[in-house]
Amino acid sequence: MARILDVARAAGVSVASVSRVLQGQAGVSEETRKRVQDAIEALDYRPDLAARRLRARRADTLGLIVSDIRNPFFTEISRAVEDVAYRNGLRVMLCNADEDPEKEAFYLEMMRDEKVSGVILSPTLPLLGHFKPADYSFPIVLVDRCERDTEADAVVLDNADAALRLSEHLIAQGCRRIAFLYGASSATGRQRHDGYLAAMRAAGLMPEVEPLQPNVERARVVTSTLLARGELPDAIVARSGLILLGLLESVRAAGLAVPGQIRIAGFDDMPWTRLVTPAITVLAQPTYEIGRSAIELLLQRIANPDQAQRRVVLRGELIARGSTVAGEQA
Amino acid sequence: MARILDVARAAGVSVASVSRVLQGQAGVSEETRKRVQDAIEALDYRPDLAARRLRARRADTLGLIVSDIRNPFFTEISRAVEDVAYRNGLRVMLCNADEDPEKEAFYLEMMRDEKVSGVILSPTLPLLGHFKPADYSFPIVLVDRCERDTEADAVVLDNADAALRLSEHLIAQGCRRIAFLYGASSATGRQRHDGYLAAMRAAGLMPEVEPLQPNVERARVVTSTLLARGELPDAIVARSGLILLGLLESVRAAGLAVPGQIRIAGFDDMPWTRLVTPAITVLAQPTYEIGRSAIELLLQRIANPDQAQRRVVLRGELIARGSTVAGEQA
DNA sequence: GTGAAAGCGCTAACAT
DNA sequence: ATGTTAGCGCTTTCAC
Repeated sequence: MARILDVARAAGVSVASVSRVLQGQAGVSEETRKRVQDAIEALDYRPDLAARRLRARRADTLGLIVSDIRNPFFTEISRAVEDVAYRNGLRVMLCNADEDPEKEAFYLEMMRDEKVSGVILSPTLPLLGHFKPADYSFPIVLVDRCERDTEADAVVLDNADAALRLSEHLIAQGCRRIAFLYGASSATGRQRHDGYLAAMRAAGLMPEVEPLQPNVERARVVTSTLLARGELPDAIVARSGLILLGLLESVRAAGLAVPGQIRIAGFDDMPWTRLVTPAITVLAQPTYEIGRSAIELLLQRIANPDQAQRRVVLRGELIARGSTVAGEQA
Repeated sequence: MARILDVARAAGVSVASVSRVLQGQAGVSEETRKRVQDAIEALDYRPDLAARRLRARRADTLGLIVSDIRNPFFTEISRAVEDVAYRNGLRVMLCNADEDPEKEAFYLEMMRDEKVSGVILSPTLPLLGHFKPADYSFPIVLVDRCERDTEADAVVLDNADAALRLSEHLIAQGCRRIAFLYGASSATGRQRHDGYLAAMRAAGLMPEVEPLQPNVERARVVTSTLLARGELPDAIVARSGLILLGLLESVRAAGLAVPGQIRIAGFDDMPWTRLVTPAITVLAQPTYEIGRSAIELLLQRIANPDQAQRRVVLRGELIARGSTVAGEQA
């Protein structure tokens, strides 16, 4: 591989001039610039990123640590982040923590070692519990998960409000016994749980909650157990798209009619929720915008490390469909 | 940040000894090793990756360039790759080329600049057309897309066979007019197209193909046009999960009964294909295994650059469901 | 078993 | 406008 010295020699100038041309700096004659550019072309020269980083002490790279890459919610966020990063000429390292605090810690250390300019993170609950931006050598923006009192930049859905509205919708449809399936292992799950509780209490109804690990398999098992346990609830709400999937699979397996025998609703407007019969009522999240806001927040924070803490709270959209509305057919 | 020199001073040894301990090399007394390790601990020292890479001239990092991160097929592959890489202590840079040759070229250059140890790539058609591993400074393993005569390590489905079996299934169900929706912009699409043609010819039937861009929106548009064009075909086959989604959406919008008025089938056993009514017949790909094979191939190639070219061809599984079988209900 | 020192490729301060 | 050179943090001869 050609080095900067080779280019300098080929162009008959010093390495300093080459470096200046590379950085697009002023103070180089048009003549020299041309010669250097020709030499770069001729030698197919590319700057060594490792050397550049060693010198500059930063990597011009962003980190993105998602909790589950198989969840379309996070892939959509990834795409948004990547779009904006690409347009800004930034690299992004996408990592999948798989809801595992150990993997998460590993990747955060890796980010430090890589000297990334900043990180977007959807933290596991244990980490969020004691999360402090000051513990890290790089700026961090939280996405999807954040406690009210977490002192960090963050982009989140108004989870309590979203769950409240979804629950109220069910109550308005005449449901009394409404079960709520939520991942106790994430802040988001708990906040949605709180919104659900608020709606139930306001209506004078008894909450019925089922905590679980936030993946399809667990959702299936927990739902099956619930359905087998005597009297059916009027409705079941899933606090994420993945859980909703498991929920529906179990309801189907049990041969129950929706919305006749039981009503169903959940979070995340995944494409298939419109295709099943009946279509599923969901609380849609503005996923792409969550990702876009997150990277914009991060870039601002990087440009201005001392700016005040920011939180972007996005509102979800209730999409009522046949799975909760008696008369309606999808 | 503590440097290796700080550690050396704190331990009262030279940087060379610290480096030896870091590499786990022999030739260091137990005494010294202990002192160094304590100093590392005390200073919370972490080696600078940029410096290490500059010296070592390699990054111990793998690249993964997928064509569409929103396609669950690729996220599942990503997860497999990441799993294996994590267990081997390797970093992986995941990039989304978004079916765009320009982005793809950008990321391939980036991989070169990063001096990655190797790359897993699902190439766009233009790139695949003239793809030569020798053009790159790092080993490459192709996934999902590869021509018969491409001279590169690759892991692919037996696409022609898969499409053939899927088509034969439809023919066996009595379908005569079978339309095939395929992405002309990928080798995989064309190979599946070939399998479909073979089945149709063998049965003496007229092929009807609809080339399109491989995304949900285009699939929807193309299907709607097709459905509006006079006489309905007996069946429509989608060559990927994403296209299948768009196809079903359009069939629903047109208010057609499946399998009564039209039959439907596609590739990729996505969770929702089991949940819609009727359930959809699919040709399932072993996604996780595709990813795992790819990284294993890559690691072998890195360990042994001169080994013979390898190709792993995986067989898909036909899962017949209600969308193609008259009597059956999902 | 241990240490001194060269040098990976680059940028930037300083000199001309 | 251009060149010289120190040094970023690390690994690795080579000498002891």
